[in-house]
Amino acid sequence: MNQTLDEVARRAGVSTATASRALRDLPSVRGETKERVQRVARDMGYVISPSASTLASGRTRTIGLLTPWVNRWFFSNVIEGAEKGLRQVNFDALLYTFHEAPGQPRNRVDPQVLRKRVDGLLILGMQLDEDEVLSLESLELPMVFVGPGHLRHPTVGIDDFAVAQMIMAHLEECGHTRVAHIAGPDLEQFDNSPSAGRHAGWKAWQEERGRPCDDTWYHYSSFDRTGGFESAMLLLDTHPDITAIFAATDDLAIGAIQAAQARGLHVGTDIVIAGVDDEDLAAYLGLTTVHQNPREQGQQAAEMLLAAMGGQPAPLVTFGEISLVERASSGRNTVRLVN
Amino acid sequence: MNQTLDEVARRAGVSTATASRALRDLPSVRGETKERVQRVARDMGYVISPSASTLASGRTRTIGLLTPWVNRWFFSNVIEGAEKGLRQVNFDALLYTFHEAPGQPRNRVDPQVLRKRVDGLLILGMQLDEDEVLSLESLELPMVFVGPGHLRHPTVGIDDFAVAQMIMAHLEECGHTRVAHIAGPDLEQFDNSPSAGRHAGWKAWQEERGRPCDDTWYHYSSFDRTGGFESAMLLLDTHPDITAIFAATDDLAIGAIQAAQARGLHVGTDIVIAGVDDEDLAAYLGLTTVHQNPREQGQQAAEMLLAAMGGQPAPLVTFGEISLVERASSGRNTVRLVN
DNA sequence: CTGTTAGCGCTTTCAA
DNA sequence: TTGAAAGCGCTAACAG
Repeated sequence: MNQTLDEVARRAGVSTATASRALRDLPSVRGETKERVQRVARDMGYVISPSASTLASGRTRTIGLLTPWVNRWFFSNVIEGAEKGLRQVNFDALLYTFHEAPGQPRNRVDPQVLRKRVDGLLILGMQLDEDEVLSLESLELPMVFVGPGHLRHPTVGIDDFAVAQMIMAHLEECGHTRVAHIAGPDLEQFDNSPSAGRHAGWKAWQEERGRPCDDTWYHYSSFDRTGGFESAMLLLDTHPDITAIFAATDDLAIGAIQAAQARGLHVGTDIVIAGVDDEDLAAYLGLTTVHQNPREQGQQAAEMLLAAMGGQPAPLVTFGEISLVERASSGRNTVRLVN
Repeated sequence: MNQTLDEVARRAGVSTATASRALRDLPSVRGETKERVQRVARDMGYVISPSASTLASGRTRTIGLLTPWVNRWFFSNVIEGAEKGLRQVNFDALLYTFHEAPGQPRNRVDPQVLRKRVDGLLILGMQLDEDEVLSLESLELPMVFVGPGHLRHPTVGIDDFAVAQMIMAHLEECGHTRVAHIAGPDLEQFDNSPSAGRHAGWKAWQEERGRPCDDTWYHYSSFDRTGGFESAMLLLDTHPDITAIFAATDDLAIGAIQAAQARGLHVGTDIVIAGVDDEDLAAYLGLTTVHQNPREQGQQAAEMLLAAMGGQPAPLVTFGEISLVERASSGRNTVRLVN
């Protein structure tokens, strides 16, 4: 009933060291011995003590998952993907959230609580300031970013400029030239943010064609439906001749749809609206959008982090796949529920 | 630069044992000594080694968070609440997910991977069979359930029978007697499921008043919008004289709304639909529902688990608050977006 | 390929 | 109220 390595070793008739090696499947153990030890351990129902192993080896087989929220489509899916990727190789994920309420500033990231606890960091969708990044770097742990990235560290995300251009090309095809943009509020704070990339894609498209894209043609307030609503209202006030709106996310687009409806505009005919994400709601509402797969991005990020912890270099930037989904909000598919 | 307790002790001029006691704020240390040690530790930026502490004490200060999904409204909010409650007392949450895709059977819960890793278990929304519960109990760890509970263990949830009665009373008030029900697919597998409680509440209400509630008056397939859509279609086929539908969750209700619209029925006038949850979407779609707060339930459950790990007895059943939210789908509020 | 041995950094008796 | 010392269960040289 003494579930220790020593006991496994004793029963298998080997030393503790050999038992340890056998269970870790090190190549330096004779096949037969290895199997015997593993069988004995299995029969005993032996499980390793992670704390003892960590203490002796210095490796925790645990990563820290830093995220602003878990209750949002993008993040919860990234988390699921990452957890799956880690679990496959028996790594644990320690969850650290940094936001309590939308609209509130988040807690600062404190590297101390991470110290001696994890072998690596997966940082989701957080706009860290330079001090925070430096403090995290002081931990000397591999880290991988998802979403807003960092120049010095591997980042998984999507090509936000391409996303914007994909949407704009679609709108062009639909005959729209007076296209306003709703951005995320982090647009001007961080130039590595998705908001910045999407705004840049929109602006470049319009500029190259001599179309309206001055500062009155885009707007942002908060990063949710309310923000989308407000921005759309304002843009429609300023430019009643807008024929299309490209919103940086589906949530913002949904707010914009509400605004259009409040104005008595029929979405898909009177005005065209497109978002980015293809979250569950998008199909339901008939929202034209750019599809991305945060679950895969999470798994990908986990694999990159695993590789980095294994000493292998990871590419600095990895793009997830994106694809255009044409729906009723751009007038393309009449099977829809948008009013 | 040697960030150990020994070093703290040396600098504070005390023994390792005293330093350990001081940092854990044990009462057996003289106030002055305690402060000195704590100050030294702070100045050094000392952080304890969790693995060493765990190895020596047998306590991990970590709990296992078992959940089918993280990407669903209810679960992600429970997780956020729980994580917050745990973080406040410096406990870590280890995430274990058990579903990859909706509709697929989940992985079985394996107690071995939890062994020696956690001090307690928070089990979210999982329908465990008796074997699984027994195997978890073999870990001899306190556990708290959220959602579908267990007779032998503390459970946080809502009073599902009351939820149903609350909705039914509202529908009654609106003049509905021919009320069909859409249940969750776990209705008949487990009698402790929310689906079972809500179904029972519906059935009791109808039965007591001599109203239709035989087996053709409720239906279920899958636990998502598609399931709600299918069930509603079927119910409307069987009983074209239905005037209201009570769906066990908002997601099911949303599917039912689609079905009604597909039939050319105007929701709120031709037919009334109500759900349960009050997830984000409900307000957006104007869905009448029963509000619950999974975030608070998660935090509550974390506190109960903490108490249980501290040896304090926890109540076997704790109900979260619920309240009726009347919206357009039951004809009560014309500010709405439902078609 | 295998065994011996010395820790990893704490907590916890036990004694003072 | 404090200290000395014995582990907790494993890994990692090092030796053989």
